[in-house]
Amino acid sequence: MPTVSSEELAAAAGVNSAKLRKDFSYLGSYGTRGVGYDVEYLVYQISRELGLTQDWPVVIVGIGNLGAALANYGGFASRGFRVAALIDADPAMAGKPVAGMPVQHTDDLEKIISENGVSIGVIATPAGAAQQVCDRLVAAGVTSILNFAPTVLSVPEGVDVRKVDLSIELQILAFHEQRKAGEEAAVAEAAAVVVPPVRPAANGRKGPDGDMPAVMPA
Amino acid sequence: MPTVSSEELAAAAGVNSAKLRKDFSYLGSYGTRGVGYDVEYLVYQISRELGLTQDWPVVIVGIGNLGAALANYGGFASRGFRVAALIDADPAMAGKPVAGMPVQHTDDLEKIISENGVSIGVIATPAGAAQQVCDRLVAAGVTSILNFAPTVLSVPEGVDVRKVDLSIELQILAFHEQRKAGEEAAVAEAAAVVVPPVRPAANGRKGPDGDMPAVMPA
DNA sequence: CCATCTTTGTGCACGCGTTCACAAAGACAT
DNA sequence: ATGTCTTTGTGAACGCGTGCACAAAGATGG
Repeated sequence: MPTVSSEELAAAAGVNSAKLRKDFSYLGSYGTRGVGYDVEYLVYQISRELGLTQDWPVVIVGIGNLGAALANYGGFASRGFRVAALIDADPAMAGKPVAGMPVQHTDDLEKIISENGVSIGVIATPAGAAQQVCDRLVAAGVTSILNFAPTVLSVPEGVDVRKVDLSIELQILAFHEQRKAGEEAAVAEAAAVVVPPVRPAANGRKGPDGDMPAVMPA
Repeated sequence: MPTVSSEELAAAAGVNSAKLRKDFSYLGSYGTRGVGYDVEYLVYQISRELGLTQDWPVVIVGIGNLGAALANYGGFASRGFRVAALIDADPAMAGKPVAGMPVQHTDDLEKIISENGVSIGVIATPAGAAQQVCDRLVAAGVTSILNFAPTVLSVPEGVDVRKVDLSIELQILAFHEQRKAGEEAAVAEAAAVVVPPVRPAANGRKGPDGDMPAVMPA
């Protein structure tokens, strides 16, 4: 029986082995002392806990460049997601195949949702249409929404929304890029600009966005 | 002079006002007691600290659906980013306009980077090409990379990489979706499956991914 | 069957971020 | 000027996650 110890896994993942064991303990206790974890069973347990063993039908609304990119994205199928339908408001798009699947018109949104038992919707429309699409998805029974449109969606209680802002990641990179340049320049320029002293920075977070400010202007 | 108090901002952002003041204090101290913060100056200070006042030329490599979507994305310009060039390995793409800008061939990658002083690169290629593109970007002087390809890139010390996995957000939604369904079903099914008891969950994090496990299978 | 060795599961302590609470500071009215 | 009122800036306490360290558990060999 192939097994792994928490020590091996921790080393591979770059985390503390005690934390890893503690996390696993939340899933129940099924490691064997003196041996480790049964790999196959472990994978199954985690997969089940994460919902990877289920089939999640999703709809993608707004088949522009981004919507098409998402439809073609291979990573979904391997994680238990199935693109049930592609929906767009443009009548010219209707019937046109994208990622081997015909685009359907927004008029049929409610029907598509209910017939496929869809509970997760992806919004890749322009900002202006997002809230309206969101409202219709929710009304039709969708309870989780992944929003790529640059708008904050308002939804009723019980509906989860996650917003993906493609520029935020760039923002974070630029922030660090600036600091790289800043440290060299600070000496050379003899502090031409009044820069606040280096922050405490002795926080515990190890991630690359360790000390990004939490608030930024619109 | 238009001003805002930390209390107003905190309420609007949904955070604690003391934390907000403490964060601002790291940028230096420029609020006025009894009045609040000068809005215009505050915006400028934060913008400068985040690098929004600078112009960041970026290149996008891999002009498929996703690359095109990024090139057309409006949010970049308003955050100080300027798409300096679109690069693709397909000779058939060369010269073809995307987002009002001609696609250039990978052969000229190094020249484009150096001539435009690019320090941030976006990789939107298939997984197979990502590492190779990454190596060339780094060799040409890029020190920050935003990776949309489903691969872990290895880079030398001093280069920042951020990976965006479009399916991870879906994963998180599905995880919560499962728990929603689980809580109803748990009663009905009389615990047909051995499910661990509800976690402590009394952690400080308020975000929707409050208690996602940190480790997941490939 | 006992001794030893490995690895899990977890109580406990440490450290860091968050929040509270208040003194200091400035505005504004009298 | 002086007092009052508002809001900042920050020291101190709290709470939570993380990591240490070890007892318990099971495997393995003699």
